[in-house]
Amino acid sequence: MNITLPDGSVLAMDAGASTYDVAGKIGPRLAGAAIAGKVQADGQEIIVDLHAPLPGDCKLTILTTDDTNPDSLHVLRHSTAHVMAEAVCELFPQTKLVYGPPVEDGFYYDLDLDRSLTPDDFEKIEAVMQRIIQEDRPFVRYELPRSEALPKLEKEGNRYKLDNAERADGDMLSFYVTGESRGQGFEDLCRGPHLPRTGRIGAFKLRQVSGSHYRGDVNEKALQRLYGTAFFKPKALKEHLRQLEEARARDHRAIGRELDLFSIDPEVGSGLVLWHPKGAIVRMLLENFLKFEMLLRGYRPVYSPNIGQLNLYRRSGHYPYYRDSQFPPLYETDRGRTLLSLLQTLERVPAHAGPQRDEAFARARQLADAAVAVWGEIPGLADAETPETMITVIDRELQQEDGYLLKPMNCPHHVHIYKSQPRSYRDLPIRYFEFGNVYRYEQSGELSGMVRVRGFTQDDAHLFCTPDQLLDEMRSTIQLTLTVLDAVNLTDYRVRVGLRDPDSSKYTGSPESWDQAEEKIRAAVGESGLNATEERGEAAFYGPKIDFVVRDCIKREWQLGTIQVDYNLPERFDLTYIGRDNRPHRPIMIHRAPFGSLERFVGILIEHFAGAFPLWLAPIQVAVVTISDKSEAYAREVYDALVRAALRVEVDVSSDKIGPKKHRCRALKIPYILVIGEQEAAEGTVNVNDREGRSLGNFSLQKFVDGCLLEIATRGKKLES
RNA sequence: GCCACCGUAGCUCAGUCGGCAGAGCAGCGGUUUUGUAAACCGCAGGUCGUCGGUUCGAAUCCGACCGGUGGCUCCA
Repeated sequence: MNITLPDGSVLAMDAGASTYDVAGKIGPRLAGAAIAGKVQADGQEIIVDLHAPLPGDCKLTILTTDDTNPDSLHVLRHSTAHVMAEAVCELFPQTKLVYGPPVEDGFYYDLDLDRSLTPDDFEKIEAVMQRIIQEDRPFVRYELPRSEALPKLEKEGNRYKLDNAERADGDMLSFYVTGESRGQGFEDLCRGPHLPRTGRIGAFKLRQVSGSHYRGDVNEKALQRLYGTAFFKPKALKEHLRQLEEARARDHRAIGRELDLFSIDPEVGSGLVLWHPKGAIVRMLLENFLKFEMLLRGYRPVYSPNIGQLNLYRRSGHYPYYRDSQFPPLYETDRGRTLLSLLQTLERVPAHAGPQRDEAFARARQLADAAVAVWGEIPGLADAETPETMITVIDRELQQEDGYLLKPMNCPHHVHIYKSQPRSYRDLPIRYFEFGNVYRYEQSGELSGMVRVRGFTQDDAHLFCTPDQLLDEMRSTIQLTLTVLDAVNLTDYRVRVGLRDPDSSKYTGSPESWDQAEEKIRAAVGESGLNATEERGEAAFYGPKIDFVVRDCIKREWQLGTIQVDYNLPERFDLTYIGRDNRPHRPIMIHRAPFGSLERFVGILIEHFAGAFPLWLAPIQVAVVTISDKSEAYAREVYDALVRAALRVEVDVSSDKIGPKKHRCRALKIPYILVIGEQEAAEGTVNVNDREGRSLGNFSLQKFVDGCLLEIATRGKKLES
């Protein structure tokens, strides 16, 4: 058979030769470093065990102990997961293994184990893992036909593995033994591939344990998910741990406190951000920047209230669709409020049968009886025998009640501004923008600093246009988003096109309008030359979207801006414009938010810059610090001059030495620190230092100010000496 | 919402077996008048998240709740 290597050369091998054989033919060093093969044949790409016979003519990439190759790491980590599983089973024999895949930067294994693992157990597990690695046991694959494998698993009494096996493809199921042969050592149902031997695991570390559920189903048994990571070379592991440390040091929650940017106070409410002056100025500057860019592009500002009629959101679909993740409605009547309490009481009734469920349901019934006694019969309530059917009844009843909802989205309000008068095709496109505050009741476990909150401000806008204008509007929206990302130096991004999942019923609107919208999105993305991937099932419920996923300077991904095409809300709200033909037509809406949310965006920027904002965004741009109070008068002169130049300045004339003063300024990430002593006063200069600790020398005051103004105006051009 | 872990001064953290609540930084008052990564002395700062229980005695043990962190699920 002919094996084509990545450089295009072709090796003739005997049938049945393995990746190892190919590597050996190329050179002994390669054979020594090889761990698996990546095979391309018949248009498919699979990774195979090092010693597995190759399928015939194919393209082969030999995977080696290369810490920069994701495929190599994938195999390594998968195997390390097996070693960890074996160690856990050895220490805790009652463990049932569930599922242990490699993930982005490590691996995990889901375990069904009654005793909860703690970080104290990690050392013990790691010690056993280390021993298994030192034993340098082979990973040996064997296969059984389903008819043999299933009874074998059944006998082992592990329902998860049995379930995995039943759902696996193919007639043959594979197992891996960590040992010489079947029956001699730990084994696990596994698709593979694996390292040739445990000794190839160079460095690993258990990182954390957390909860999970079998197949992500919260009704399934709670499992423990034990996370770890592995590398071929200890140095790579060390580097990885250093990066995690770096990420921790950049945590916006810590920096936000240190730099006094924002706080989140439980007395105010979980997930509700208090912007302190220094955080607020960053946000304001970003808002002003975007406002300017939008006004230039024909957007018009609008403002709308923070709440709206429940019926508005019933009509838009937001309320029924996202009811669970909204703050409860403010019903206007006592009846509505009581029924809401009843509904919430019912929702807290445990799903599993038992005395707790019975008791909770009995309490709910009492409340229901009281409601009926006061407000009269509720159709269907008397027949409802389970909490679930009662919820349906009350839910239906509540749909008749009027009330208000904290707005979860701005679009319905903007839609009504559009509807406030008849529109002509000549008016279009209409572009409304608003930094709108929206509220969503995120699950408590989801809240995280500024990046996942319950109240936030969207840099929202809605564009209403004709079908002819759609593509142009999308193009310019994409350009605006790129302008925004460029301005804050988030230039490493990918674009995700979220399409509907045709098998799901969660979407609103006709398949035809979806097809149209998806086609337009594809066209706009295609034209703009963006490097985009399409993902099924990632659309919003009313339309497909383009998401900008940025990578920050330590390679973490964040979803920021979004652009959504919407044929559905115009339909639901019966939006029209009068066309050239003097007949009504349906406009198309674009929802877009380049920042996404100001909270999240600023949170991410804090981490991206590690608190060291570029000059144009820095809460304090310049610090003036004196050597001694002999120079205080000149320092104040300098301060006044900088303030007159509209720079954000602080002055420190305290009696500390210059060392600690500078230290404090640097801790606050102030871009420029001006040291003022008798020499500077005599010369009329300032001694410029940056927050990295570099001294940039002495500048005339005017030259320094000009430099700053230029750097601000260009959003980043550095001061030249 | 679920699972695990955590909650001591404004911040970072110590507090052994259940036996008087601790340090550094920040703050305040003084001394020092200083030339580039933390001068010196002093003072003040606490219902140990909250509530309940066990105990002669609880920061410490137990329970509930609140909050946080990590993950699961979710993310218009």
